[in-house]
Amino acid sequence: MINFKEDEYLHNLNHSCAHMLAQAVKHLYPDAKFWVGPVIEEGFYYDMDLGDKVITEEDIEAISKEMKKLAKDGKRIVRHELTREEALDMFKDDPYKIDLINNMPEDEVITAYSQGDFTDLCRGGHVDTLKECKNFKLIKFSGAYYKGDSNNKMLQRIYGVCLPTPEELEAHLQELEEAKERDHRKIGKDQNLFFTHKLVGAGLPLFTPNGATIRRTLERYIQDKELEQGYKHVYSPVLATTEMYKISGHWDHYKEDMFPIMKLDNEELVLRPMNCPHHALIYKNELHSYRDLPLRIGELANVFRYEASGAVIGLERVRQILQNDAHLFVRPDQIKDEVGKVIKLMFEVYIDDFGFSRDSFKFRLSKRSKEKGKYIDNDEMWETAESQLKAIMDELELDYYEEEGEAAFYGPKIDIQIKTALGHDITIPTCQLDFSLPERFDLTYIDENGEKVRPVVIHRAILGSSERFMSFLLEEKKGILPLWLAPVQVNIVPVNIKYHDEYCKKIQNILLEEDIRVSYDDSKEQMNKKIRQSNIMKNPITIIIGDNERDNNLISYRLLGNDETYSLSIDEFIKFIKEEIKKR
RNA sequence: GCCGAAAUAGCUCAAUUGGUAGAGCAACUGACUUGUAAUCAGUAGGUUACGGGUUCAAGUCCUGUUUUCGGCACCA
Repeated sequence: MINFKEDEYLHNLNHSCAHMLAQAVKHLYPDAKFWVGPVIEEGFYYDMDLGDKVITEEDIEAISKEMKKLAKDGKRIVRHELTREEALDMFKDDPYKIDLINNMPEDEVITAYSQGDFTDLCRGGHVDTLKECKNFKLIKFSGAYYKGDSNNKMLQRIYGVCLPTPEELEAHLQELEEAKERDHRKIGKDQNLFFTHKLVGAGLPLFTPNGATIRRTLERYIQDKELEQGYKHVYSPVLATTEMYKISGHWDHYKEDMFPIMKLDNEELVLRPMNCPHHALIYKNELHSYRDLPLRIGELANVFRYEASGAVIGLERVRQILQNDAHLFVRPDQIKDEVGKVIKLMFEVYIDDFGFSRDSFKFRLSKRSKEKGKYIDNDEMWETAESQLKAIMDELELDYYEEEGEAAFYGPKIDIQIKTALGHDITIPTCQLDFSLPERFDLTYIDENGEKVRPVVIHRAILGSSERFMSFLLEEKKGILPLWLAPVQVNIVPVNIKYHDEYCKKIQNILLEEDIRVSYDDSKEQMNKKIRQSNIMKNPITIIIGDNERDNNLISYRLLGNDETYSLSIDEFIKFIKEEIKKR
């Protein structure tokens, strides 16, 4: 997928196209006021205030038409340098631009760009004439809060893309269409993996046997992986008292996003939104020596978050989440080593075992912002923690970017960001440093000198959550799962059910006994149709059984996406498939 | 939560300006028995998301709710 921000020409082209959009809007709605129109990875957008007017599909067509006219006319784009006074005067009717100007640093050279009858305050980066902007498409439109703050007025936002040639535009739009084909919600429906039901509620997907098989395989896999790494798994309740979350600090920060309180006789319970306090109490249940650490407490744990109705989407954002969670209780001198191990495990899982490409995800150092009250107030802690994570990532030579305002309230994080089919940037694995939880729950261990000392907690998730990981997996694999994850690994198709039914059943039973996930298509359809169906359902292996196989005790099979047919004895086939499953 | 859009058979979609809800696939029944991506015929399937209203008449217009979709905001 093209990143419009990375290429200088594409950037300028899209930026100019954004101006052209604003110009067209100004022609059609003379009272329009403009906020900003930046280039983004997906193209460009422009935020504007049209008073009470709300953009419709028809408006988009009209604006598009006007833009075509402007592009055909092809005015030159001219740069002007302005003094602050000139700028304030030029945009005196546009409060949003005045706001921008007033917020510019004293020494900034203020510039504006004109094309025909339209001038926009702008830092620059443009093509020469509007003629170059003719291959554009307005993609979507919606409301967007002024300055990204939900307390502010909602402006109208229009998104678009612009490419140098009609062919490139066509190809890009085609690519966007294809992305919809690998949307995990579509794959989930096509392959019957999960669904939601109104009677259950929003954000609460149900997993059908096929989807559940994938999920179970993932969950077993990650637990086994963690056991190899010395994790200890626990079970803890999905309920806890509000008291516990008041102690942990989550109550202050997140009570609005928790399901409401259940009042009992003398307790107030809530569904847990995270597992940290439960695990802290498990740690606290016994005394620890410095020799016991690190202690890695893991759990496949359901947590419940009252996600905003507009945020809920497929398996990507749900209200009951099965986290692949663990809390590592470590000595301060073990932080580096343990975080390193988490990163290593993450690579092992994502690259080696799942075969995702290295550029399907990005490392992000998530730091706090200056926003007051959002983060625990302890500058020294933050500085130590952020610099430690940074040092670790540098030492591991990870390619990462830093972002303010993405930390947890209790500490900074290393987040692994992926892009969904629809272009959402979401976190899957995460590794977080926490000096606060041990403090709040008064966690200690006994050091070499017999003194009580505070451990540090590392929160980490490798798969993130089963739901979100599955959405990533399905999209990244385009619905074609590797053998070890496929819900049906082998599907048996008889040439003629009348003559081959018995042998097919025999094969089915043999494979079942070998713990291979096998299905047998004994419907009354024709062979060709069954093969087609098997391919549509993305079964990795389709076995075809006819006279030849039955009479010679053979298995003939086809691999998904490959027309060739191979024949093996039953034993050879079992050996082959078991090896393939083991390979991951 | 906010701005917008949508909801018709299990799935994908039709249904002129308001005038008897249809098709393909899937399901079921029967026939056919085929060697590598859709055999033929038939049957059944709907309180048009749910509630209220306008109208002689509502899938279609108005309204409330729910869910879904596209963004925004949020994301421990």
